[in-house]
Amino acid sequence: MKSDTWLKELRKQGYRLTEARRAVVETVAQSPRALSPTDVYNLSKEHYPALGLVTVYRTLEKLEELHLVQRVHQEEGCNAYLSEAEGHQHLLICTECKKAVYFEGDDLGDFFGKVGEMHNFVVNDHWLQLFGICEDCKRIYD
Amino acid sequence: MKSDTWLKELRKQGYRLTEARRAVVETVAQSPRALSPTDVYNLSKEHYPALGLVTVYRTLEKLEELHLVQRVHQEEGCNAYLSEAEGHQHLLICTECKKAVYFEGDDLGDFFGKVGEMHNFVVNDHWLQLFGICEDCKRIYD
DNA sequence: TCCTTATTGAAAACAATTTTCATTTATCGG
DNA sequence: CCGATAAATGAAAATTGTTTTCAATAAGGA
Ligand SMILES: [Mn+2]
Ligand SMILES: [Mn+2]
Ligand SMILES: [Zn+2]
Ligand SMILES: [Zn+2]
Repeated sequence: MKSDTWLKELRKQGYRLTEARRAVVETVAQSPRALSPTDVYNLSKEHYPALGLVTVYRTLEKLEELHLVQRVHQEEGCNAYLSEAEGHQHLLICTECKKAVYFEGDDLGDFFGKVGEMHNFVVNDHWLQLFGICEDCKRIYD
Repeated sequence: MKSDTWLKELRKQGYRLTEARRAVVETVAQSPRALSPTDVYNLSKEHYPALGLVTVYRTLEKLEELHLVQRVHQEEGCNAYLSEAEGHQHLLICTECKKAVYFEGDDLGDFFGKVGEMHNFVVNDHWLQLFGICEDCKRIYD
């Protein structure tokens, strides 16, 4: 289970395992879409009603530092967190249900380097996201 | 001058031309980098000290509606506005001085379509930004 | 020049996030 | 198993960024 790996990693970093953290980790680790702090709060409260929103912020911050989650930027907002993929990947997001899927695409590196050269830049990072409609939503909204 | 074009466009939409608007438009139109509302406020005040921050927000909102500026997302924040390019373009941003340059790259559309297919998504938009170091900053920081 | 009404800036309201702090509790050493 | 200790918690306050409200101002058509 992904949440167990995350908890183990938190422990390895010297952090303590609390009920609050377990609840937050559980929620984020198994979510198919990026969640805002408030989303995480509301969902996690079902497992641990005493949870405070502050703790959600603090836990997300740590998970991000450990590269277990990443922030996702969308039109609707830029403070949603998603389980991070292994290695360098890019996102494909359904604009209806917000489901997020990772894909690789590193054939692009060369092209990006050339674009940089043309403008006398040294390119050392890139940011790529695709938006569309997923299979399930296609079925529903057609 | 780009700011004159923008003012003309505002006028065409029935908006009035005020000193406050002129100052904001001037600032944003000639900036080589994306500016936050506060940036715009501080820079514009030099030309029009009576300016209020509210007016900056309101003017940026209108410029965005008219597609004269676009919001730019970066690690440091997602509320910076930049003069928009003609047609569909992508951004190359210097992480040192924040200078932004547009480039075309629509050879990518096919690839993005294929990625979508592989995941049973219909892809209808994408978001691509490159980050690097521009010529000037390279010179300074090396 | 006058009239109408869009636009303005100050102040208040609101929302999201961070800080502060007294209390609780996870972990460690015995 | 205890405690002891320091990390972690949640409530409340503070801070920050943005929007709304509103009375005063001024742009632009007549
Ligand atoms: Mn890549
Ligand atoms: Mn494109
Ligand atoms: Zn963003
Ligand atoms: Zn969907």
